[in-house]
Amino acid sequence: MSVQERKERERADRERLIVATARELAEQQGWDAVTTRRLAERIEYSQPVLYSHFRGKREIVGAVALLGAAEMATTLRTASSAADGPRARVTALARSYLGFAERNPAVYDAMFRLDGGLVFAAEDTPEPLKDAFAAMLESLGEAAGNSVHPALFTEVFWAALHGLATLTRAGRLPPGDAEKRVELLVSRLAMM
Amino acid sequence: MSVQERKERERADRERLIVATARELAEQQGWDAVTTRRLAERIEYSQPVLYSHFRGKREIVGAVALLGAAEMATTLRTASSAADGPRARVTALARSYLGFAERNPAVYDAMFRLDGGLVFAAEDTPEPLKDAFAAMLESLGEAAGNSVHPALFTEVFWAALHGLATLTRAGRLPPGDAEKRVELLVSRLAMM
DNA sequence: TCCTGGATTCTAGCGCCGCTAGAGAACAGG
DNA sequence: CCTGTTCTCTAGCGGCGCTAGAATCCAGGA
Repeated sequence: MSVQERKERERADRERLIVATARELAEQQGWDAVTTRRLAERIEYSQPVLYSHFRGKREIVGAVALLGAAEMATTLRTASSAADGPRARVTALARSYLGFAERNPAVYDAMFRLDGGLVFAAEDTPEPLKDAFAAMLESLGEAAGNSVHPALFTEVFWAALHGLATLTRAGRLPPGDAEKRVELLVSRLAMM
Repeated sequence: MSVQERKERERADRERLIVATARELAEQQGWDAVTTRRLAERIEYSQPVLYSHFRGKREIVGAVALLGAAEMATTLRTASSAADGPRARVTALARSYLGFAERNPAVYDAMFRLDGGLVFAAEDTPEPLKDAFAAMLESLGEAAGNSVHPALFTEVFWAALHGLATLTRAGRLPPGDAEKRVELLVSRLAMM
């Protein structure tokens, strides 16, 4: 049944197109501008086609989040693998995390600020999300110190980075001292 | 002109009613449920009345945020003033901050997650926001350590608390170890 | 080559949203 | 009791997420 295979392939292509277009539109004009009508127009299909791929807008956000998580994981691993020593790895991870958030604000929002209907911190958490956390843990675990569980340390470090990323971008923190804040965070939290 | 005074008083009362009702509705059913129609119905006026007090929904969110900031400032000051010594004050501040965020999620969102059209970290930042930051600085400044500016330290500590608050509530962090995370954060960040 | 039946896609529309123009009611001051 | 202003409401605009049912397409068989 080569016909059916082709149809499935085309369907998968179109699904990727939807997700990529949603991401693109969100990065260009923010998630508020990602409406089902505009999205449908951009992919040159009618609105109901979206609903044959996803249950609703929320699931599209979730799909962008999964894509972003995979991308973030490789970004973090690339950055920390280029650093020498535990301390440098922690700094590299922090910088590349914040850099990713700054360069891809819409994807970051899809992952951590919006509701994409994804399950976090549980057994049935999707693989890309688990892997992004694992990527952080790989670099941070060795800086947890003796009496602290690496996962707990990673959670706290991650939360601090997340706070810096969101507050900075929302204009809640003065934009100038970003690098100083990273240095302070790393020097105090990391034990080595 | 007693008549005019009465009218101004009644207008101010109604404005407070709008803000309180918006807050109440948001805490009960989330900000998505706070629509201008529902809000108008609850205060027993028609929709356009809202627009004679506020430019739009965003400004109503901003008003709730200001109210919440003042409340948070007194909450934080009360908690830290009951603690003995710098270290205990930092712990008390962290716990009361997270407690406030947990007890008043909608107000917290209005302050730090939603766009209420408020200016942060600038000269024309509204007084309640400045004061809430000042309340944090009062307890945290003495734990900054020698070579770190108290304001910078407060920013980083605040960002970490904000990350913990938002990630926990969004289900991004396992709910069980919240207290352990606070302890780790305080013990590593605070210098004394 | 032409049917045909199922899969696919579209048009049209539902109830809701934030917001506003203009009609109408209310009321203070003469 | 008028009257002019000030306030409030009704009604409606365009856009939202989402969906029922009509229209179209097309693979597979006659």
